Amino acid sequence: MSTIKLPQFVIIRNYLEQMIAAKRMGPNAKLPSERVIATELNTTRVTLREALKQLEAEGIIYRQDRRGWFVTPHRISYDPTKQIGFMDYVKAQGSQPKTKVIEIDIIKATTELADIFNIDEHMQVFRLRRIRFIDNREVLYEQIYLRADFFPELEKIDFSHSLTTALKNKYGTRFSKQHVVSHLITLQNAVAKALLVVSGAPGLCIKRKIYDDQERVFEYDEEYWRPEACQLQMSINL
Amino acid sequence: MSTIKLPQFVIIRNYLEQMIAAKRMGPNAKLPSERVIATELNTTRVTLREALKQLEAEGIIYRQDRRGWFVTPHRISYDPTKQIGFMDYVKAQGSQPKTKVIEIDIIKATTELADIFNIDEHMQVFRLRRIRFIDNREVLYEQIYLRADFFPELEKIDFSHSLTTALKNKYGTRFSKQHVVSHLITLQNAVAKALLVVSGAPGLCIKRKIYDDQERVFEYDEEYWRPEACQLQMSINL
DNA sequence: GAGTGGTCTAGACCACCAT
DNA sequence: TGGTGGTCTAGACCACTCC
Repeated sequence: MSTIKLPQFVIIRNYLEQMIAAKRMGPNAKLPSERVIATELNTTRVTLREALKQLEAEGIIYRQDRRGWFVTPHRISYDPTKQIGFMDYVKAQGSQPKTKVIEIDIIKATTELADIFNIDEHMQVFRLRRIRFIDNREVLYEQIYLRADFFPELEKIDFSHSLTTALKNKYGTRFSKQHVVSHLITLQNAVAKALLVVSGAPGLCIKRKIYDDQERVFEYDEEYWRPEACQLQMSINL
Repeated sequence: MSTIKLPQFVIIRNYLEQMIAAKRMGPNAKLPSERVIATELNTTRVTLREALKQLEAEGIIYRQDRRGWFVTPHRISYDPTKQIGFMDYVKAQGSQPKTKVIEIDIIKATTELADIFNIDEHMQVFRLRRIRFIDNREVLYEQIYLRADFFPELEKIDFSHSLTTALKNKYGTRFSKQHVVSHLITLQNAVAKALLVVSGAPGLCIKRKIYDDQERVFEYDEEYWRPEACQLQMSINL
């Protein structure tokens, strides 16, 4: 009984949403090709894509670059206040986590890193890049920096498992505090490629500085999430 | 020296970014009309809008529905772990906060609200809706629910100021814990209209449950942010 | 009332994915 | 190699803002 005239792409959006429900398309099910849907709904691809992008922004469907559109599975809750690693909290929420190490190397601190770690620019920093999967879907690209002078022979660790546990057990590192920043960005280049999204797609960036008991930053992380894959959640004592 | 062929809208995006910098367009400066830019850059409006949406997704520019495109001011940092109100943290970051009360009423608890407050469905809940401004720009729409039975004569409070302070002083409420969830959504209908965005534009949703010292939820907030206006930030003791 | 942004059409070409 | 998604053109109409 609404008297407001809806734009066509909104009507199509609503139709697609119902279609997904009606056909009982499960998590990660692939939608028909754009041309097929557009013909079926008697519209053009441009308009259809407007509707698809709408559903994407809402996190109802997601895209894989040049592969098509898929139904989004439930979001994983991520609690930055907890000392629990990716592998554990994904499992705890009934999904299968997986980690793929992309690159391990030691670099000279950039100006930015030197500033973060409060070290000189020529000093060495350990860098780890990996992709994290949930139920075999790439959802998170992370870049971890560690002060190389704090962790000798770090490269011998198995980085496809929990880094936190490894640091505590092998080096006796004491985690005292972390500083977290989170905001919206766009996923670009290597990150976009790793997550199978179009370069420029929206993403969630979470940056963390972790301090030891002497107030020194020993670890700095940059996490890039597919935005529909997670939500932040935390409990705070006031 | 890049051999990768960039899509035209990315080239235009880059050009616009430089233009904004070169013309020294300050915060909230308005870009020329789409037709003017499109003609100038010898492209079509569709392609130009692709570039504009890209810059929008990156938070470099923002949009006001049917008014045009503007340069985004710096982001406000928002720390959900701190008991500091909007008015204070905005001021502390060198900007001018403002609050506009949209609606104050008492409603019967919906199923969802009854569940959150752990009360019966017929019970009354106080509802407050307001828009928050930063430097005279509407950036946040919030919906606050309070248990009506906890706060008699609540309607006499001045809601354009800090609610937290009012609750503590007038009712002696003890804040013990809060539970925060944050994820990406799209802004719709009344919320979109209030924030001057197109219905369906991306937004950040932050939901908070606040507990008293008897583990009862007495306040529940839903905050809808223009995504380019803020970033989450917090320090956590491990 | 002029000009704006929001929406839409009916095509097209290309690079890439799946087969 | 055929079909797909990503990009792009050159128009158009409408509702709304701004003057």
